Amino acid sequence: MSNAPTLVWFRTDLRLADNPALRRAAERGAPLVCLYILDEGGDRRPPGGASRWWLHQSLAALAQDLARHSVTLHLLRGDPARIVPDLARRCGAGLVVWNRRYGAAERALDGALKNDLKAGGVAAESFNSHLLREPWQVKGAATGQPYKVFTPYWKASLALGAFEAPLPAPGGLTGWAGDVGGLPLDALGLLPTRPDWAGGLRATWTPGEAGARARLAAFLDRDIRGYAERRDMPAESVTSRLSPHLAFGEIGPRQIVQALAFARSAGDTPASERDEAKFLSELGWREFAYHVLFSHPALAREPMNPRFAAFPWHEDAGALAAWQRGRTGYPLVDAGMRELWQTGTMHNRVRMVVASFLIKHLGIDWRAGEAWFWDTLVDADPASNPFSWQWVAGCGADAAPYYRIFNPMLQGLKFDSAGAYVRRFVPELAALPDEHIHAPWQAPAGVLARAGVRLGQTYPRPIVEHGAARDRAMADYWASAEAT
DNA sequence: TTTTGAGTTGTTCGA
DNA sequence: GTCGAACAACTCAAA
Repeated sequence: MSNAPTLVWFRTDLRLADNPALRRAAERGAPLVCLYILDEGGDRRPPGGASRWWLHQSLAALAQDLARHSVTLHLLRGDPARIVPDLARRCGAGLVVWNRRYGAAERALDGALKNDLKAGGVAAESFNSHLLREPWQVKGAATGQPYKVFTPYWKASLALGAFEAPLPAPGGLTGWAGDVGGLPLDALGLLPTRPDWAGGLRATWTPGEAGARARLAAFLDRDIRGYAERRDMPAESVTSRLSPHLAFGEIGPRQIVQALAFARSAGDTPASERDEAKFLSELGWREFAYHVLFSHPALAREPMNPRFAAFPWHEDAGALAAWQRGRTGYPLVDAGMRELWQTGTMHNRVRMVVASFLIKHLGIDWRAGEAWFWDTLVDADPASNPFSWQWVAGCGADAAPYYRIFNPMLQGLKFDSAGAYVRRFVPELAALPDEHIHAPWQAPAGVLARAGVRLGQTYPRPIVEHGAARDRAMADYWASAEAT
């Protein structure tokens, strides 16, 4: 067997366990050249600010984990289409391995690269680390076409049988001794400097494979209790908070499914069967987003429904800025946007509310919101993010037959009835009584005064009136229908 | 091809 | 205040 080194190219799979590419490299036996490339070339979407912060931490963790095996993680920056073949040649690689990505530009690059390498006499192999099923594995029984509705998709995926078991972390790794000319982590410039806005992120998250494992354990041991009932309540901490770990591949969905099954068979999880099925179906939504991305490569740019191609969006920089900063005057919306800014995440229910507000109440193009989330979310995901924005906008894979407009006050009443979430992130309203916490402009003057709230000064008045905004959204919707 | 049943997440109105 | 039906009523997937 050849002792020519194996080049392991890490991308969104920053872990040792359940990593098929790394496993393949380990089994081959030759020394490893492990690398990560900060891709700043071509038409691939660069990571947003919050993702860059996370990436820095995650690379540091991966480098440390590899170092325990005496393997170096080499860091490079530039265009992988040039760097990978170049490096393969310089170190005389006998094999290049990676785990698949599913965005159009990434697929194009990986495909071209594979051809390049093979043309140069270097074998290249790719694997699935990221998904329970490859996007093309699930097809309509009658049509053979990709699905556009979640429920039949998920039923079909489950009907294909048990998901594959995760792979254990490989042992017996050896690093290649030659010089690659990598950069120190700090040289990638991933951390914010002036100002350092990452304090809230540091306080909220533990990036890295070990952090992901700990989060999963805490979720299954404790937080998952009552998941089916309480996952919609933003003040509760029942959600898994695994999404950034999944986005960077610090943990894989197969590991999560297996851990869930183990916890069930050992009887040491507080989850009911309903809780488990509900959580599993959330993983299913992630899968579905990738399934849809694969069949709609322009998901982040073009509405799936052509009816929306010429939608009369409103340009309103002031309203967009108010939304981004959490200054719309609608407490639940503002709480969500501030949670996002402070912590790099936002509760799922609130994501729907703030997205609906931007699109429907302010009439602003969903792509502006998608871009803001891409920049500020630590779990910004090339499939889930555009998929979900299209879902809320009504131009994506949603089976609802009507144009859905969330009422931010009603959503607050239903899912944050005691106002605990609003009070946490909009402290200037904290002293308001529950019955006014979601609509301070409707509170009597005396109540506002006693709570120390001066509308227009300590907290904004609503930037749009709900009823009028709703009417305008409906009018725009019907106008777009006539235009097509 | 045509038909039929069904679809994560809502809101509003009127009894 | 609560409940059920109507609402801007469509599109997908399977038979």
